[in-house]
Amino acid sequence: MAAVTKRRQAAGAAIGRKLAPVLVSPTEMLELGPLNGHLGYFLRRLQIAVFKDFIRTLAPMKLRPAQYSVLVVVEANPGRSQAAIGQALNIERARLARLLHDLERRQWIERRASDGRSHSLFLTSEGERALVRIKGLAKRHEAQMAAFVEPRRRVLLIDLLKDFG
Amino acid sequence: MAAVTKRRQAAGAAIGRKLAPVLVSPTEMLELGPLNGHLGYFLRRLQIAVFKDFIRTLAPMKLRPAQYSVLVVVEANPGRSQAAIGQALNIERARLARLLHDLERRQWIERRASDGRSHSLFLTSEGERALVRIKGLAKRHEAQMAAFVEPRRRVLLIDLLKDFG
DNA sequence: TATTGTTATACTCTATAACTATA
DNA sequence: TATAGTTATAGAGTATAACAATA
Repeated sequence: MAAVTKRRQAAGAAIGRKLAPVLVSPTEMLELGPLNGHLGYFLRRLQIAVFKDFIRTLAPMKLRPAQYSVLVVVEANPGRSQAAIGQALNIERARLARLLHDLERRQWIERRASDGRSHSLFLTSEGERALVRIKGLAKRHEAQMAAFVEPRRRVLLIDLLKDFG
Repeated sequence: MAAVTKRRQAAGAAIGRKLAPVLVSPTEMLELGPLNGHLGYFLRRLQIAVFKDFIRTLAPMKLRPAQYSVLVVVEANPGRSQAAIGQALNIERARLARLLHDLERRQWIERRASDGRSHSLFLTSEGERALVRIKGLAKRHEAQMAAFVEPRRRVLLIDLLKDFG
């Protein structure tokens, strides 16, 4: 991403200052047309880039964003049901069931019968240990993102995004 | 989404002003823990909400965001190759091939052999006609998003997002 | 040899429906 | 009847690899 930004700045500068074309992208930039007015287009591109960095940084623990979100929300809300976790994270119960199966297989999460039909979710002690390392990597990822956006802008951006729900 | 925002504001107001709990969500809000510090988490939620609105609004034309982006970029850059379009939109050539197959089947896009190995892409006249209606719907979608975010904030947001590349 | 487009495979995520067992 | 969890299926999107035709 940084490379792209640099390239654009270089290309922009080249127009005014007649820099050598070395810094300009070799493949001509296409017109995006109406896409330039679409919030969703830029949102999507940035989201993909941020998730890619997350996945790359968390690769040592082989953890995807959705799995990470479930782990930290279970830690912050021990004993809640799958339905509650799913609702908080907008994860379909069908998908959450499979996702939890995987986390249970890795012995990071424990399901205790609470209701006969509902399960209470807890981290195992092994899960707690893993999560320490996981949160360290996640923090590194977030630092990479912060270094990338200017800090104040990042806070502003998170603030704007939170408003949407 | 609007409902969520309202609920939050109501919940926030209730703390200070002791409003009736009627406006507070019936299901207790879970802690998000470290998720609150993650740009990617909020980006993802907003992106999903925006795409959902896009898909719903464009449903009369049965057009997904990726298909829309290809149509408008082909219109803005007639005669370019699949490789060029794919690169501009970050769409894998394998995926773009299937996506174009579908648009060709609907007679909206035409591939003319240019090089022997590469194709030049153009809208058909039927594609042009369809795109008029499609852009109308897309504009409606964008207006819905704009009504939803406060206009200045939306411009600021798009501006921030563009910086990422 | 490298590039363009194509087909095929696998995995993630989303969206349903159908099913069980409980409340 | 409604809810909680499960399984299965289908589609979009992403990531590869392998391949043919061409430069």
